[in-house]
Amino acid sequence: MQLRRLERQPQAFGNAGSITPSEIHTIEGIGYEGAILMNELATRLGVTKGAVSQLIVRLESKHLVTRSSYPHDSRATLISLTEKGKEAYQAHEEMHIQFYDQLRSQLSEQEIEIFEKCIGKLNDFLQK
Amino acid sequence: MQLRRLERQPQAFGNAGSITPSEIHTIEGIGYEGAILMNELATRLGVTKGAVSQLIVRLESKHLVTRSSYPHDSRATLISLTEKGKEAYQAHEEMHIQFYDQLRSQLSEQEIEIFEKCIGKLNDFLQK
DNA sequence: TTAATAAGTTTAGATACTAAACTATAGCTA
DNA sequence: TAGCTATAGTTTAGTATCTAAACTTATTAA
Repeated sequence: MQLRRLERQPQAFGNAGSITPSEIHTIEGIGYEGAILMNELATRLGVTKGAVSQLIVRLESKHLVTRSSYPHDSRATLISLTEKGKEAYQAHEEMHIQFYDQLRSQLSEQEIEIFEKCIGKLNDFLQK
Repeated sequence: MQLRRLERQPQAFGNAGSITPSEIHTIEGIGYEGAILMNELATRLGVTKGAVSQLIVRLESKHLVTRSSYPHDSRATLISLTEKGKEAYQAHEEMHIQFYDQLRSQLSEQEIEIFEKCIGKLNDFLQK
């Protein structure tokens, strides 16, 4: 329920203005350095290529990502982060790290280890 | 990500036909026995009263809940589950129990205990 | 008896998807 | 090499889930 709630609120990441949860997930999926094909990105995010296409249009209009052509196949499109996109990426990463640090300050090494194992099991179930 | 995906797919619960995630959450929020005011339900689900109002319209049209008047205040409406709604509730509970059993079969008592503690901490953070 | 408040409903708009039709390129095959 | 099929990505129409704000009706308090 808490996650559900969290996953709805737009947030500001860095200088990039208000970014929706799906937008930041997409930025996270593209990755800091690399360029990625639409297709791969869709697979990585677990959504259809149509969904990704729409997101990219929006992120492009916000100047967070750019498209470039893929040398070996002129049908394909490579997506990569702009400087502004990278800022958002890093601000988001920073948030993750802080979050993790906070959690770690309240739990022992061993507890974290078990927690991660349990999350892994949970994930296996959810995949089915 | 897995939760995100799971939280989108409609499912069948009992004889109640296809029920969306939000619908089953609402049913869960109403509770098996009691009757609840719109307002309380909205608070319990962590959404606006407008959202609940819309959900209740849909659930009523599917014959899963009924409205009745609140004796002490004629502005207020009590919501409760119909027989069909209760079936869906129980089928969903059953699913939770099975899920929990499966998880328990793969983890020790102690691991579960720590896991629950960590989830609690996580929840505290998310609330902020 | 107004005036302000509270319970629900309605409406318009945003977000986040999917499925399916579509465009354009690639690559095989006869 | 002409033609068929497969693939990459885009577009469109539709659905689900929500919010904010305007609204209706009933309550309460001055």
